Amino acid sequence: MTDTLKRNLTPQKLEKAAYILKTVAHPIRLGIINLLDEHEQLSVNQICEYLKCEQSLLSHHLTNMKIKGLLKADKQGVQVFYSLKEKDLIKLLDCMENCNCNM
Amino acid sequence: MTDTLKRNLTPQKLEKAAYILKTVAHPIRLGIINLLDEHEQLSVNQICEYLKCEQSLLSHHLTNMKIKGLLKADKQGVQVFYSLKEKDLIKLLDCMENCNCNM
DNA sequence: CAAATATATGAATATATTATCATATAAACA
DNA sequence: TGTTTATATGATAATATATTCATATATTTG
Repeated sequence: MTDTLKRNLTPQKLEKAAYILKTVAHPIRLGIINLLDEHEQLSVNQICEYLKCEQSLLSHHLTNMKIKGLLKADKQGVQVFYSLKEKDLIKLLDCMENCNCNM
Repeated sequence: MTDTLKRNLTPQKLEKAAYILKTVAHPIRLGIINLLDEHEQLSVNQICEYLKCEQSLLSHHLTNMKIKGLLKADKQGVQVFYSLKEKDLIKLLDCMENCNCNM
């Protein structure tokens, strides 16, 4: 036995982790994830109001997060209800909430 | 009693979390954190070799991470040894390693 | 002191991300 | 059908981040 590495992070894994972090590293997106952890599903308008975010900007974020597989969208009439597809993201939120970084 | 929220993420907390995530959401930076979790301290050159990263680029990243309080630097002669100042970041790495996001 | 080595810095560039605005689409309803 | 409401889209502009390159600085050593 030689190496006793704590984890095995290959360059590909680092890339992937960075990619995930990057798509989440924005206050609006964290806000969306947080809300959808607490609410199961919400319409665009509801999220708008909670986050006090302009409709079009929010829509861009939602669309992007959907494309990347983070969120699900369910159209009901005029409304579109979004929900969390990638539940693992909640762990990240918890991790960040408990993070006492002095930065 | 009214709300039973899972966490209390104020706009400020979301901002801060996003800020931290952003400064870490890069393969080189994740690589640095991972290495410095496993090694206590490493010189710029050593990190360079491990990560196969060009000296100047690495230096920029290290400097930036130092400024933001993530890393410590200890100059010994010509060499500068970097180490992890913000140990909480390790939790984030672990979180990411266990994250099975299908993105 | 000159040369070699390790690291940092700054400017320029390249690239990516975010925000804004105007407009499109589609459903609901009077 | 015309109007209202909810959401999406695309182009542009604004801003931030990453990379490269040339060079500076500081330390060590012959």
